[in-house]
Amino acid sequence: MPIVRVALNVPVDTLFDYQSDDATSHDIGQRACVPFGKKRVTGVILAVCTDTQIPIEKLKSVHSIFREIEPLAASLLELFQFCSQYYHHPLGMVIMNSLPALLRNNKPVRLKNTAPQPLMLSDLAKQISLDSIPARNRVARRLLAEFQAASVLTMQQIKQISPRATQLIPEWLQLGWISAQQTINSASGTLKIPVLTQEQTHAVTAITNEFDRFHTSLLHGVTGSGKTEVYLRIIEHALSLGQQSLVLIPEINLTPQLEAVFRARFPTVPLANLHSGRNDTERLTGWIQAQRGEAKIILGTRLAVFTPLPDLGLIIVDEEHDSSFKQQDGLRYSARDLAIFRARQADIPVVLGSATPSLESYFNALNNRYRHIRLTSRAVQAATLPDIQCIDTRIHKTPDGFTEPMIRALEKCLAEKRQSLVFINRRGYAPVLLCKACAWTARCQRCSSRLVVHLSDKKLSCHHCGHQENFPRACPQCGNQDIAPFGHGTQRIEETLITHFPSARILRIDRDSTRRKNAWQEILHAIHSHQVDILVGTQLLAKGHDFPNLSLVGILNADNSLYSTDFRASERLFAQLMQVAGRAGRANIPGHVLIQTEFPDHPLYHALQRHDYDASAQTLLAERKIAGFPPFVYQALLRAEAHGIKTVLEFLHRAKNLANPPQSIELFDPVPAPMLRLKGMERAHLLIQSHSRKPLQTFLTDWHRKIAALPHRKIRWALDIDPMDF
DNA sequence: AGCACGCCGACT
DNA sequence: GTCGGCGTGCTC
Repeated sequence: MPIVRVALNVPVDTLFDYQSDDATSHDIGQRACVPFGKKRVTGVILAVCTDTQIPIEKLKSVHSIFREIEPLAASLLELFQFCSQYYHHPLGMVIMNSLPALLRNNKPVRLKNTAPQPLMLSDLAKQISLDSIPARNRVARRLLAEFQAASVLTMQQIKQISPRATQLIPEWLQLGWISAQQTINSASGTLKIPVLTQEQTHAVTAITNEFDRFHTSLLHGVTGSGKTEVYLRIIEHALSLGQQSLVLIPEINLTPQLEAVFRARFPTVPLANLHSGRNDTERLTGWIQAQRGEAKIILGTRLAVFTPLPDLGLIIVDEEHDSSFKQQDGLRYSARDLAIFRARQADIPVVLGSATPSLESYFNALNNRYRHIRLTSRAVQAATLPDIQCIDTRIHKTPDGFTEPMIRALEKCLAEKRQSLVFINRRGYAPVLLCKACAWTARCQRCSSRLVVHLSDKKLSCHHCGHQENFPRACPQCGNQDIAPFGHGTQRIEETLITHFPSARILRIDRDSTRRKNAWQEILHAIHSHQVDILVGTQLLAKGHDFPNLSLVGILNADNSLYSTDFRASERLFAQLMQVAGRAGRANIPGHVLIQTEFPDHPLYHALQRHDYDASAQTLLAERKIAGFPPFVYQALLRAEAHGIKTVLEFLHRAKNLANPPQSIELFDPVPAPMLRLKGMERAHLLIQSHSRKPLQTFLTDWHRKIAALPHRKIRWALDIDPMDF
């Protein structure tokens, strides 16, 4: 009787063997429902064999093997294997957490026969008069009208016209009115396809010339240089070869925008959108369309890197510097790095796109490990890079968060009827609630953080754990009534702007104002239809959005990250400021950027003023080299947390003593995390560094096993490979 | 992760 | 004498 080896979603890095009467090697990669302890669970078959290490009497039998979808391909299983080993996470958990929820439960999937392809109206049906359809057949009339207007509709769009419209589809297909035939570039004449700049042309050919082998390109293009157009052209190339393109994007509300761009350009090409905000059925449908090779463009956030893609021809990682590509709990993987692994595995090109590449990628490009493809000029001819100036806050006072020159500039912009943007990376009303008598500040019970004042809902709120409480009537420490908000957040800045410019239309954009469903869409619509004069917002505004009428960007207190303990803080600050600055002057309006700072002579601001990413990156790289930080070393972090810091540090010391690292590996002493308490837990970590990846990996595998054998009562711990924050 | 087993304190 | 606390260990 065959034995199957199954990966289950349990936190032990073991496979479990079961007897099966009918399993064959074709079932490798298939899901199996098996008895496990008292329960029944579903896992994935990784091997079918005839022998086992387990005493035969302990073996249970497989309950059922689900064969209604194709098994996971060997190459995908290899990706999971690598991921499990590299990130030191149990294989079964890696696999099961990557699958859509509906493939994780003990039920077979019900396959709906949804046509994944958008449907195209035939030339014949374009001529049909609406009047030829009986007036009482309203659904059919509307559907035809919509088809004649758009010429291509997706099933989703059809469903939106009327749920009953879908029933007409088989009949119309039969009649030849519509077809599921796909052409690559049916951009029906109505869409204006831009002419490529010389740089864009070079970028496209550099990637498409060697499309049949692995290479990593860093597409390094200033904001507005037309990276998206390059993506479209290389995707078009993949489509012409019948291949799938995987496009990974950060976890922001950018998906609908990009999806719209792709759909407009390739209206008949089946596209699967796998971003996080989708329900289980949508996720599963997209996943299956990808697995069957039906979906040709797969757009998604980091989890989409695990999608089965039989005809993968191209991977794009957009905004590759974005930290949301690194998962911060559980399996701490970097989707960007796994994307490169997948591209190597499939022997295809991978493109990392950014205006402000991560230092790691930039370094690899400098060393010719990646191709460095630059787009240095803006694609819209008239658009020039904005003029950036600093306002010295040691000279100009900021009584309400604004300096005099900043207010003047906003005034001028308002008078010229142009949009401006005020950037302050701090949401809420004020970051601190302070007692003026004894200097008490409101602090979170569960975190080492201050509570942020949210005046709108009259609450103090912790931005780390979400805890909320009411304002105290008086200082809990000294009883003084004189407690007041201190410092500025987006809400307070909005309030100040309203008093300065009572007639201006002001819109605040932060996580609080965009939480509501559809809020983003409404906001973007308001901005584009010029219903807003001044935008106030956090980094949400910095990312990727096009604000064509924007001419002034004001940046308030960016200084806090300049001298941070986190060695990546200045890299992030520079990227962020460069991104926000890039929002200004995107169309034919010249842009200005004003930065309020106490350190106008800081090299970071100087580089920013010259739009000189390279200068900034070179400086940062030089600093990293001297300090011995990435990308000059590889790091891992042993993280641990428990209720008391003493327990955690004791545990980490014991872990350290277990290790006997080779010369090439450096183990530091355990230290408390910069943010000691988080969500009621006290945290500490231990840093491991090496100049070479291989021995580090070997050491960590062995060490991980030893730590796991340690008694770790009440301690949660994990290895974080290539950690991004400390 | 769940879930059982098991060994010690406070209750009918 | 038993109910229940959560520390330890196993699940093919």
